[in-house]
Amino acid sequence: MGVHRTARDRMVSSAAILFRERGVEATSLADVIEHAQAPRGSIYHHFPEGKPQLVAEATHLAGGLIGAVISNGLADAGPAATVESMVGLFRRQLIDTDYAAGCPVAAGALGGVPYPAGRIAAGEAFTSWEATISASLWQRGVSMPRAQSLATMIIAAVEGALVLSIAQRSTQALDRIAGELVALTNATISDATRTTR
Amino acid sequence: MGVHRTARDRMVSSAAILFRERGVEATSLADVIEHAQAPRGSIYHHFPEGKPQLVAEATHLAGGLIGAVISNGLADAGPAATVESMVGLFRRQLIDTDYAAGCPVAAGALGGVPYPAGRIAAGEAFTSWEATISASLWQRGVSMPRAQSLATMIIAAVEGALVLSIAQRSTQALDRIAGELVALTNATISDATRTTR
Amino acid sequence: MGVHRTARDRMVSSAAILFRERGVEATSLADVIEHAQAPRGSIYHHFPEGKPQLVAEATHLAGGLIGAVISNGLADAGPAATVESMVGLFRRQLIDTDYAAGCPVAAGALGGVPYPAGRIAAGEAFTSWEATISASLWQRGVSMPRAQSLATMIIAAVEGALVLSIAQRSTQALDRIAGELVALTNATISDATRTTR
Amino acid sequence: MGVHRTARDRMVSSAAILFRERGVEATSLADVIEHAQAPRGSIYHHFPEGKPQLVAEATHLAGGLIGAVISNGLADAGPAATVESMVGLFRRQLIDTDYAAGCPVAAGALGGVPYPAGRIAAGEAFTSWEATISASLWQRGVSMPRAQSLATMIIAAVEGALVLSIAQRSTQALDRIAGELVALTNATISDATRTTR
DNA sequence: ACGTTCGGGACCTCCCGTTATT
DNA sequence: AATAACGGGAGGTCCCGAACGT
Repeated sequence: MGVHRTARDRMVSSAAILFRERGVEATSLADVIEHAQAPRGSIYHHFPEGKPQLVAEATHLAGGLIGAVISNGLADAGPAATVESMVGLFRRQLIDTDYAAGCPVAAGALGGVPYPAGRIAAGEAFTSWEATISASLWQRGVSMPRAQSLATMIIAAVEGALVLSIAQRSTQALDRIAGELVALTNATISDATRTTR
Repeated sequence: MGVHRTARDRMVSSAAILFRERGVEATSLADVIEHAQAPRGSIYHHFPEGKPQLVAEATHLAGGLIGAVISNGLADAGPAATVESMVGLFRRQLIDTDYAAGCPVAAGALGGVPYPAGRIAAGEAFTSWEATISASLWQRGVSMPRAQSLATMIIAAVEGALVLSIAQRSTQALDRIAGELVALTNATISDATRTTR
Repeated sequence: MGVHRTARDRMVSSAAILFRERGVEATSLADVIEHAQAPRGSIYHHFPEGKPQLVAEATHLAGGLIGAVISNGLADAGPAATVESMVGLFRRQLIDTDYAAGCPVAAGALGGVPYPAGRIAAGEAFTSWEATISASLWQRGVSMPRAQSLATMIIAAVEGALVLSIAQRSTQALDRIAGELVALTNATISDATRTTR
Repeated sequence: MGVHRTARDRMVSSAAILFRERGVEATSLADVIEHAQAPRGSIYHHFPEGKPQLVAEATHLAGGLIGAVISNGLADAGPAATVESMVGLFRRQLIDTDYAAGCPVAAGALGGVPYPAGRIAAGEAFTSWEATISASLWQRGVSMPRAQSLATMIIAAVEGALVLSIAQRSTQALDRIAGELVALTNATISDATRTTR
């Protein structure tokens, strides 16, 4: 971690950054090399399966990083605050990149036929996030089916709002769904608490 | 309309179909030509600005078609049924294409730097859908701010669920958010009605 | 002539203008059409042999126009003044086009294999200019061999200086050879006059 | 040097050869590749800026080679003989290529808007030749202004005569300006010598 | 005489993966 | 572990000429 990361690690990180801004297809290995300040000659030493492997690893890395944000948010401040944490993360990225950066995991999911491993890694990340969030909701008294449904809703709404925000060059969509999700989450939890009692 | 459409129209339709399955970058003009059974030499004649123009027009077309589904659904059966109508549309597309086809408008939004007109067309489509849905909710007694917020939520959740469904090769996400959205929409309307009364 | 020229004539003129600035290969028929404000559909009505015919006619036209400048100059003011007249013509074109416009006849000559008629038209123009100038020199007492040699020298130096001026983005070369040619021409004539007497 | 030159060097040489025969625009990179027997995939590796870079380097190379002929001629046999040396060089090229090959540096100068680096390289070559020739003339007693003017005259006349020779499919123009230039050069030198004494 | 569309091809750019070579 | 070069391919652009209709 930090400054002294290996060239391989820098390439995976750079790939994730570029994928979320341009998409997988529009990002060339040369772009990644340049962004990572990595040597050209050892791409296929580090990634024997080439670009598909890089896509998979970058998607997996991004899935883990965002998953950590979710886990930490849930542990520290509960589901509603976690929604605001996720939205805040993507909100900042949007503004910092002039509405170019979406979700790197979604980018991995949309790479299409040449990159099945990227799609799988994205699916695993989404499933993992869902499981984490639904577990937290369940711990707060929400029934498992409702918890799973709401967890999916949260992730889907955030991912979709990112697309809308990019298209509209505005964080309005992200802000609106944040409000909706927070209200919905709080209502579901308090409703569950009331019912259980 | 129908079989005797012009080559130009067929190209725009084919582009939208291919974009939603592969994304803009992964779809070549040759792919579009072949799918549309259109002549090679007329691309530049019909689309002087090249692929960017085709992306913009395909996105605009798709935005209008889906917008029509929304409008018709709202006029015929109300907001909750419209959500199910949208979800059913994308659900069928997912299954018919073995979980390849996402939303063509989202594809236009994610084309990136080379296709700003596609992004703009996508933004306009999303904004138009939002306006249509929020107007319908408002007519049913929902306050304008709440209506707008819920409309954005509906669109974002559907768009995001499409990404999740593709990644997970399952309609589960789409089905879950459908249930959530229908419940949320009905609750919001009935709540508004009760309040107004 | 003037404003009400036919579309065909405008195309030939536009071709000559564009050829001298960009060369034959770099000028497309679409460029000519646009510059001439001519209709697209009748190119092959007016020029059945296509671009080669247009190149030949444009070169022939330009050869005649410049030939007229030479003839008039010789008739009105003699060989040395004609040199200055030619140089002045090209000098102004260079400055007006920011050192882009060379000699349209040279452009026709350098069109290469696909445009043999252009090369022939250029050769005829150069031969015609040589004949005109050498005749004028001979009338002033210069022997025919010397007159022909000097005439060729004048044309070659002007054509070559145009290339140098374009490359160096400066009229210096053109100005220098003007001085040299005027001195050489005057010396040759006065020498011939002295000798003859 | 010789047979074992690198593929990159062969490409630059081939480009110069083809440019002087067909012009820059009419020479495709495929033509250069084929003529140089060079690998297709390395173009972008060797010339990151693409064809413009190749044009610039080919023009620079040709400018240096011809400049060496001039330098050697001046050192070995004086200005008048150098003129005959230059003319002999181009004369042979004309005949060997059936009046197709002009000056590669002129070709670089006439590449037009897409190849500004070629134009610049051509300008530098011409300027260098002028400086070399004028220095030699000055060493033989010719005043600097006259030396510069005559040097420009020599280069311009040779370049222009090449255009005429190609157009007329005859070395006549080249032969005539050779005679004129030799006489003019010798007269200028002997005149300067007489004056100085 | 002219607008529109077709039909095929060529060009430059650029990319991915491999292969000596060190 | 990294460099430089290779090797083939594809993509978007753009052009010329022809074929329709009017």
